Amino acid sequence: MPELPEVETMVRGIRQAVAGTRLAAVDLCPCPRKPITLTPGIEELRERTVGQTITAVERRAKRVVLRLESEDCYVIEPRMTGLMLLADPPTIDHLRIHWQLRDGRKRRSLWFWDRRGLGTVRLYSPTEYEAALGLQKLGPDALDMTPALWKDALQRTARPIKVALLDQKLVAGIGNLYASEILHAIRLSPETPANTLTAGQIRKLHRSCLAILELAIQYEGSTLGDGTYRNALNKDGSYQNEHRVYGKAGETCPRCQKHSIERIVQAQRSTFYCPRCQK
DNA sequence: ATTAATGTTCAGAA
DNA sequence: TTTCTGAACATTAA
Repeated sequence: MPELPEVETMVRGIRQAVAGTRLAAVDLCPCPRKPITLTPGIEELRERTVGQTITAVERRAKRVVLRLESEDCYVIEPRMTGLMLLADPPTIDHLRIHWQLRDGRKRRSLWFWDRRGLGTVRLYSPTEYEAALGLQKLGPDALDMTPALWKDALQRTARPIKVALLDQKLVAGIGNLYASEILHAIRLSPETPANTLTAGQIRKLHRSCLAILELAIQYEGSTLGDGTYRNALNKDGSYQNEHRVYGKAGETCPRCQKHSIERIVQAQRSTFYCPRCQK
């Protein structure tokens, strides 16, 4: 479940090896399953990108962007189980795309691996990219938020704060796991209508969101029990060891040591919280 | 052996 | 306009 910290870890993990190299080939992996979403098709993808130098590796919300000298860019969206890898896939079967890179005489491989196959790989021209971004209407990146931006975003909906945090049009990058962790950290009920937060609560949200996401990046993301998420070298992240509530239904709240963590469903997604601490 | 649950995004409906 | 629902998919736990 790559969220902002996991995607940022992917980008940092491949940047050094990938930026400045030339794309020597791009291939679909021999995969028995229905192929992932790839636009345009592999032929056009080759024509437009093989021979190009990759000028930059960036994160946009929960997507990885590879910029090319032609100003076309690959936008890779891992969704549920996608990974960008430099080596050693968790399984051979779920490799999807192979980019062969050339750096002088050195050769490297970059892979997109995706167990469930919900991820997408797209190539955009600058105009197509702008159009796609306009369509998505992404909110500001979670790491770029300020108390004023939070106020603007949260004023726009009466939905529960937990649901609002997942709305990428309000703020981009937060997913199901970090939303629960952030709300527990500021002792705020996930059911609180977003547009009723006080200035003090907004300031806490702002500070905690930054602190948690930045710490999770330092820990290279969260690798859950299913072991799906890995960094670019196929190593586990370690922020899962710092989780206070996510996936911990029935366990004692680490803050109050009294009430147990509860799991509720909001907008068809699990929310974990402590009813005693979070009001 | 079915069935539910997992989390992200988008299309389409309410 | 805003909010909600289902589908895309693979794998595992119940």
